[in-house]
Amino acid sequence: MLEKRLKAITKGEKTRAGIVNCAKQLFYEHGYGSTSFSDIVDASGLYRGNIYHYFKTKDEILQAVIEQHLADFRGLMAQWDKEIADPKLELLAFIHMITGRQSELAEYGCPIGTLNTELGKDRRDLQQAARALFDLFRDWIAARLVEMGYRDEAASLALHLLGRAQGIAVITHVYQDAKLLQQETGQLEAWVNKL
Amino acid sequence: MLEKRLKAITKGEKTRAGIVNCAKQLFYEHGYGSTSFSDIVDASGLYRGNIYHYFKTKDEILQAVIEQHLADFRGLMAQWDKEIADPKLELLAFIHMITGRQSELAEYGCPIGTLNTELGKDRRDLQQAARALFDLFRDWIAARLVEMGYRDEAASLALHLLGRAQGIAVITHVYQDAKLLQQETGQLEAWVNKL
DNA sequence: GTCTATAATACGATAGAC
DNA sequence: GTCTATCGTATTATAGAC
Repeated sequence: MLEKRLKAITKGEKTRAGIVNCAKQLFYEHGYGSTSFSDIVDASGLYRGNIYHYFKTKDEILQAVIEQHLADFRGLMAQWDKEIADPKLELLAFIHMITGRQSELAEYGCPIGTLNTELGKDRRDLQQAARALFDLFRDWIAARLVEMGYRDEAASLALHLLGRAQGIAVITHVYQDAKLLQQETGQLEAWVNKL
Repeated sequence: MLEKRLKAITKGEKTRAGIVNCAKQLFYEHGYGSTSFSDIVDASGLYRGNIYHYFKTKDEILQAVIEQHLADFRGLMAQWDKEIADPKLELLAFIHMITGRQSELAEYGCPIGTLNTELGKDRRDLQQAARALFDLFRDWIAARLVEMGYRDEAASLALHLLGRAQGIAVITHVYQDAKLLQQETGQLEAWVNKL
C-alpha cells in the first residue's frame, strides 16, 4: 500500500495513458469520426473490453485526448516561460513551434484547428471542450502581449496571431507543401517583430 | 424529340441537380463523413434507388458537389469581372463576400476550407478534387494582382490573402462569433487597400 | 426513370467468464 | 483488471419489381 502510494503511475494509469496516446494520434491523423473503436483497439494492442473498462464511450476517450493535448501544450508554454525572458521572443518561439512541425502540419493539418473544425460541424458539445485548446493559446499569447505593453489590444492581437497561424496551417495542409508554410511563417515572424 | 432538344433541362437533369444541391448543403453543414446516404435520401424527398440511378456511390455525389461549388464560384467571379473594373475593388468584393456570409461561416466554417480539411486527413483522393476550389480562388486573386502590376509576387500574395481568409474562417467558426470575423476582415481590407 | 426490399458489413456498446 | 462473444443498429450498396 505504501509502495502503491509512492509510485506515481499505477499499472492501470499506464494502460489508460496508452489508450489516450493511441487515440490522440489516430484522431489527429484520421479525424475523430473516421477513427473507429476497433482502430483504437488494434493500435493499442489491448482488447475491446479492456478499453471499455477505462472509458464508457468513444466520446469519453476524446475528452481525455483533449485534456492530454491541453497538458502537452501547457507543458510547452511553461518551458517557454521558464527559458525565455523576453515576451516577444516567446511569441517567436510559438511560431518556431509551427515551423518545427511543418511536415506533420502538411500531412494532417493543425491538431487543434482540424479537431475544432470537425467537431464544430455537428458535435458542438464536444467542440466546446476542444475550444479550450484555442483559449489556452489565446490567453497565453495575450498575456505575452500585455507584458509587451499592449493592454486593450492584447486580446484582439492574440486572436489575430492565432488566426494567421490557423490560416497558414490550412493552406499548408490543403497544398501539402511545407514550403508555403515557411514563406508565410516568415511574414508572421516579421509581424511579431514589428510589434 | 425536337422538344427534348430545345429544353435545356430535362426531368432527369432536374432530379440530379436536386440531389446535388441537397448533398451540397448537408455536406457543408455536417461534413461529408457524417452525412449518410439516408440523410440525402430524406432531405431530397427521393427514394434510395432513384439516387443510385444517378450516382453509383456516395463519393460520386461528392464529386458532383465539388463541381457544383466550382460552377457557383466561377459564376460569382464572372460577375465581379463583369461589374467591377478596378482589380483592387474586385479583391475587396471577395472580402465582402466573406462578411456577407458571416452567419454561415460562424456556424459551419468555410465551405471549401472545412471540406478540404476533412478530406485531407484520410480521403486524399477526394481532397485532390476539392483542392481545385482553392486553385480557383488562388488563380483568380493572382490574376487580379497581376492586373495591379504585381508579377512575380502575385502567386504568393494570392496565397497569403487566401490563407488570411481561411484563418479568419477558422477562428470565426471555433468561437462562433461573427464579430471576430468583422474585426479581422477589416484588417484584411486594409491590407488589400495598401497594395 | 420510380419504388421497395434486403444483402453485407462496420459500428458503438454490453454482458459476463476468467 | 483481462479477455471473448455477441447484441442492436446504421451504414453503403445491390437486386429487381413496376
